[in-house]
Amino acid sequence: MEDMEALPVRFPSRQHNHSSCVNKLLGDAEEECRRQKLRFTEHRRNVLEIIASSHKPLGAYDILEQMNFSGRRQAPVVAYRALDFLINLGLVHRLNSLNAFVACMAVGEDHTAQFLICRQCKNVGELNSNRVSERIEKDAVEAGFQVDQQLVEIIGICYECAESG
Amino acid sequence: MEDMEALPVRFPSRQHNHSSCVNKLLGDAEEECRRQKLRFTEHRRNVLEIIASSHKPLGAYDILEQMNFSGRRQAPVVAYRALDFLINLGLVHRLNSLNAFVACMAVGEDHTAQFLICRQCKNVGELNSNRVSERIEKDAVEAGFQVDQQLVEIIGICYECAESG
DNA sequence: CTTTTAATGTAATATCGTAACAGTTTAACT
DNA sequence: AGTTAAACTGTTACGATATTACATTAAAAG
Repeated sequence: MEDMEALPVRFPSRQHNHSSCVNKLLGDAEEECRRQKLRFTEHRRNVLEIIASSHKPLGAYDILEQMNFSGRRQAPVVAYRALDFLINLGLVHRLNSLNAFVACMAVGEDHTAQFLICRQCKNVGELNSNRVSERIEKDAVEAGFQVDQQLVEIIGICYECAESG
Repeated sequence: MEDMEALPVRFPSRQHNHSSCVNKLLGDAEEECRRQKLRFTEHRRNVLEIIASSHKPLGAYDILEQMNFSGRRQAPVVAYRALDFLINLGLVHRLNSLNAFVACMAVGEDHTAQFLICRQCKNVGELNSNRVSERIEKDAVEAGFQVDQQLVEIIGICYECAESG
């Protein structure tokens, strides 16, 4: 019997409110760092803010350009270090097909994620389908493979772009 | 009702015969190029041979090092051009999480592919599960997304590595 | 208050990939 | 065959992405 519950999906609509996204994510980050006794430093906050302010994936060097920590241009490694931290915390995802980064849209939900990448508007959504992740897990195991990590990136056209031609 | 046919999967066993892989793939390439009236040039043959001789993913510059076309070291663009050609023909796949390339193991079968990447032995297998690709397609569509392309990379431990500890 | 762990600053460099353009080969068509 | 158009090659230069190494500073733990 098929699972009929609603499929969790987040795709940013054109007129959604960015600043509430950013605030939610920063709050989640602070809380998560307190819980795990990790330091939410200026660089990390700065990078998270930058990423959360865009639903379009940003490259590391795009982020770097926007980092205004001390008025000076930072070295690449500064951005990469913050990104590593945020990715380990599950606050940011890396899109391998784009060498780019997006904020997580389902923080703290113990989610699996598949990314929906619109090749027209460049927005990225997050499909959190356990059916997909379980199907992959089952078939890999059946094939004799023990799964540690799944990377699923789906390229196509989002609903709003399809509608507007 | 669940689909019970055998799940197509190719994972290179430790003692399999590479040279027959290579010959099969070169033959497929020649045939495919004849059919589509495309040119199977020296560079393209050379790159395909190099990739097919390894089940470990190779970076573009690894391939470049092995290209001995005229005794001289080739420019990167030469490798990338051949790779683009082979990828478009479906003879080679790109692994986005590794920036690397592997030979296709299911040429001419009109297959979907999910890649099984062993993080111990670094071999890469190909899972051709229509159940996975259909599940992704269905759930994406249900989420209002029109799918053009799927990238699925599964990182873990292969059967042989799991057995040998 | 000292030890040790984590984070930062900085420079250099490694790795991956593409643009641009001139020259050559191949295929297609008189 | 000779001409044209398309595809492929050679070459240089450059752009984009990411990491190593090491000295310094800040924070937490004892």
